[in-house]
Amino acid sequence: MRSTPGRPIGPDDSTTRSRIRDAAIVLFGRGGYDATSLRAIAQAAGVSAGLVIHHFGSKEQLRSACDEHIVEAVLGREENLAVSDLAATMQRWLADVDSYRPDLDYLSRMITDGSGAGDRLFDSLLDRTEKMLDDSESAGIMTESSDQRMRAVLVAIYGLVPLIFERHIGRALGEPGLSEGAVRRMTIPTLELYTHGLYASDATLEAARQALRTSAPASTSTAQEGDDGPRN
Amino acid sequence: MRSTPGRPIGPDDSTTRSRIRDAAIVLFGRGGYDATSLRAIAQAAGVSAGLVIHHFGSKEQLRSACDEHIVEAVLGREENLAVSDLAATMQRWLADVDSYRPDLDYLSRMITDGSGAGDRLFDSLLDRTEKMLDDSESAGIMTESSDQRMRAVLVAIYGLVPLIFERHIGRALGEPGLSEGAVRRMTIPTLELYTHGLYASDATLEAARQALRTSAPASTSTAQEGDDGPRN
DNA sequence: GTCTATATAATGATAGAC
DNA sequence: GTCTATCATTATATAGAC
Repeated sequence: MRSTPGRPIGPDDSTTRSRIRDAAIVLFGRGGYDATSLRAIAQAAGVSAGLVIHHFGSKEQLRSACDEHIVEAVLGREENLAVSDLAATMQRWLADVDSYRPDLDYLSRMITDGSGAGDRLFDSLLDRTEKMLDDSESAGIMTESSDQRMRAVLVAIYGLVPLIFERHIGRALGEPGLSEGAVRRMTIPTLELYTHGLYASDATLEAARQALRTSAPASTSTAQEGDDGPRN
Repeated sequence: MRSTPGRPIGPDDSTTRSRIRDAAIVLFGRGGYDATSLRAIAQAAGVSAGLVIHHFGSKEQLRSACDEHIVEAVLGREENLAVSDLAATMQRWLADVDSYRPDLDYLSRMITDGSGAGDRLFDSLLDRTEKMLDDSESAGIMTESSDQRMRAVLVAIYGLVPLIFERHIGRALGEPGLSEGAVRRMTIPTLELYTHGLYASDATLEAARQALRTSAPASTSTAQEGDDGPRN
């Protein structure tokens, strides 16, 4: 399956170029960008270091190609935007951690790493989360929040927790990394929290509301006395 | 304030050694371990590159010293273990993001970066979270969960969210990084979620329970059909 | 397209003067 | 304790043969 000259290399893979890129995704995902050398990538792809540069121009451009490829895999291409479902893709990946490990690892790094590609991805996730919450509220499935935007941010992030904290979740459950069983085991406790919360009464919430009202009377931006959040 | 020879260098700082270590914490926190050179650290500390090695032996040992120092700052030393409060420390740091930025950045990387020090820290946080939840349940302040361990894992992680997702939270609120105001703004929505949850009824939770019961009848570890978690 | 050989720069670490 | 000078290694990237 050779690529025709002039025709842009598409998602029909198994070209040498895509083999290099896939090897890079594996190694970048495992060790991070800085800790991974071009030579290691070349070796993993079964080619010379020079060829990597020949195909991508530089290590940084290779990274961009990896970013793009992963973003495309998660968000889908522009054409099928309506069909694609970010959250569904991530659930599918998490449901089969073993086969998608390279993508999950790379994705995890992309989100935490401060790159533009990670930002785009998070913004897209947040956008969809916000819409989903709006719809659910309109339909009466979910309650309203005093700060819908902030709630959307929290829910979007909580959805990323299995991805970002894979290591610690697995460790806490006595497994290496995150297994399918561990992902499943998260379902009920997460839904319990989303359904009944944690607190038996409104006391804590009301106390916090009171504290914030008195410490920051009018303005919403500035503040001084900090008694934040629930004690974990 | 010179250090007496033979006496181990304690928390009484401003020695050259501690100046180097603090510079390393700033730079490692900003750019990560791999992307930060010994020379850059030396320059930031106002010393030569050779002196850094003279004091710490190697870059990796310098990192260990930074890890230890941060762990001590967050957990406290062994002696005052009873007094220290991890969560309280983090709240204090987050309440004054600007002055604690280096520590917060370093801490954030430590948690996500798979190091042993990060593991120790997370385990300690999880341990305290679990105890706190137990106490709260006993006192009737919090409800019980069907999986107390998993719930502790979730609550511990959710408490780390402001730290790890600082960048995205700030961006979502239209600020660069995380401001004091943003941290405060998270309080009420978080408590709302912890008090009333998200869902207006038990329908979603019950449906998930049903689905899990039928797909994995007896065993709790193995499973095949994956319909995980709430759609985000 | 793919390789080998090489240029060039930067890194972590050492040696020894002061 | 602190510096300068230097080594050995590795990195990315280039050049040119096939």
